Formats: sequence, structure tokens, C-alpha cells
Amino acid sequence: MNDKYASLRLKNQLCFPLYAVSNLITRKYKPLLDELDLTYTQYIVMMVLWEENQVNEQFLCRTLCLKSNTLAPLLKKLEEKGYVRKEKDSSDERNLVITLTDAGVALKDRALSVPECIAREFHLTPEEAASLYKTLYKILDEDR
Amino acid sequence: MNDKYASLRLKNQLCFPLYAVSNLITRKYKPLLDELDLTYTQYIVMMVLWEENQVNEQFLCRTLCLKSNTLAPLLKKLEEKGYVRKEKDSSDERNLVITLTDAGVALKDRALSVPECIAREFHLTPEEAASLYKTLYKILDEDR
DNA sequence: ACAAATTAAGTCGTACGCGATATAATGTTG
DNA sequence: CAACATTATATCGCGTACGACTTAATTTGT
Repeated sequence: MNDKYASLRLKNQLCFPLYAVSNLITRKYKPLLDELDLTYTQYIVMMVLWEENQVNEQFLCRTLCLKSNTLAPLLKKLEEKGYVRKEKDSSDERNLVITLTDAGVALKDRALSVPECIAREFHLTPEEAASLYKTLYKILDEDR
Repeated sequence: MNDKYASLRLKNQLCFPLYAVSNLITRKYKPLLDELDLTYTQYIVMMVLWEENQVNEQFLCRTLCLKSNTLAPLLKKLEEKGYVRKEKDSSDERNLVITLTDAGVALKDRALSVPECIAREFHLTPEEAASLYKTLYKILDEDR
């Protein structure tokens, strides 16, 4: 059965399960992050800040593979929520330096239970998780 | 160095590369799908229709892991573009039956080059692709 | 030194994705 | 058979994502 359209079948796509799992994950995070008044994207921005303490927007763009036009309004919202502060870098006025407020720092402890809860929702073996992780980063790293 | 916050580090997350790769794929598809006047989500809806010829919205929701509030406006757009037809099922007026128009059928041949072009963009070994596919569907199938 | 190129943020318009909710048709149950 | 539950679709509001473009600051090339 030499089907010339085989490549167009949903079941023969890798992109579709990637897309569907990504949506699924965002849905799973939502109730947990609602408690912290964060969306998923806001959460990964906060994760970077909890590690780095101080970053510019450019660094966030590269680290999270997002564009300025996604991050700019998102950072404005995090500022309105009182989690981050934005100020111009005095040595280069183009740079936007983003730092955590006290409330932003305090959120880190309340976020500790989130990865735990998420891990309980998925049931991958350590090998599956490691292999998935490696392949995904291979794809991401090829795109620089 | 027993870091109590290790689980919050971006590099220790599986969700982040999944999210980033999903975004990356949508970006890679965009220029190809622009030629067909389709977005990525519209494209996977069309893929289902190219296989099934006739479906209801419910079937699309389950197959694509999307909600009615995403698909309803999207189907309206596909109808406006002239690719699909929507009509009520006479035996159950709640059911929306969706079929391809001639233009929708014709699009299938023009879409044939898309999976090819995408495959060229990513460089996974057959083993990596197979393992990725299997793990992603394990995650999706657990969520039914 | 100064016009041209580059870089960093941001704005605008379009299209998802989804929780909450609404509406209408069909099933069910006492 | 009438109240009630269930099911399928749709609407609303919010928050991303991103391409195209704009603005402002710095760097570069001659």
C-alpha cells in the first residue's frame, strides 16, 4: 500500500505530539501557578530571575527562546504585580535591567512545591526523561 | 552543594525544552504554511480532514487535544477561506459535520512538500525520532 | 567626527489556547 | 411527560507568540 500521502498523516508527524504535549503541560501548570498569580511564561521568567538575580531583556530572550515583542508586555505585567523592577542600565541606556523585588524573592519559596506536583503528574522512567531531555536540547541547540 | 532550589533551575526542567521546541516548530512551519494560507493549527485540522473526509467538531477536539473554544473560531476561518464546509447533522442537530470543499481537497497535493521541508530542518537520527515519538505519545495517552 | 549600520526595547495587528460561561438539542428519570 | 442532567458547540475575556515595523542608543567605518 504505497500511499503517496503517508507523510501527511497525523500519526506520522513528530511536530503534532510535541505541540499537544506542550499545550498539555501548560494546562497542568495552570492551577498550581494560579496560586502564585503567575502564568506559565511568567513562571519561567521568574525561574531565570531566581537563578540570576539580575538580567537584561536580551538575556531573557535568548535563554527562553522568546522575542522582545512577547517579553516586553509580560515584563510590564510582572512589574505591575510587584515581582520585578525594571530600570535602564546607566552604562548603556538601550539595556533594560530587570531585578527581583522582595515579593519576587519571597515567591521562590512558595514555588518550591510546583516542580514536585508536576513531576507527580507525569510517569516517565528516568531513562525516558533523560532521553527526551537530550533530544529536545539537541533540537534547540541546533537553532542558534 | 545541596541546593534546596535545584528543582527550580531552568536546566532541570523538562517542561521548558518541550515548550521551547513547540514554539520553534511553529516558527519553522510558518513560512511554508503561508504559501497555503494556513496557520499551524489550521494545518493539523486539514491533516485530519485529508484523512477522514468528514468529521464532527467533537472528533477534532479529541484528536487534536484542543477545546471547542479554540476550534470553533478556527473552523469559521477555514470556512471563510473556502477550504471546509460546516453543516448540522440532521439526525442530531447538536453535531457539526465538517467536510472538505474542492479547494480543501486540492490543497492536499500542494501540502505534500511541507513534511519534506520540515524534515530537512531537523537532524534527528531515526532512533532519536522514534524514541521521542514514543515518549510523547506515552505522555499524551496517559491523559485520557 | 559623523553618517551608516547595528543593537535593544517596544508597539501593532493577527491568531491561537483555554477557563468560565451560555445556548440549544438530546437523554434520562421519577 | 415534565423537570433535570448531559452533550455539542459557541461566545467572552485574558494572556501569550510572533512577523513587521518603530524608536532610541551605541558602534563602526572612513
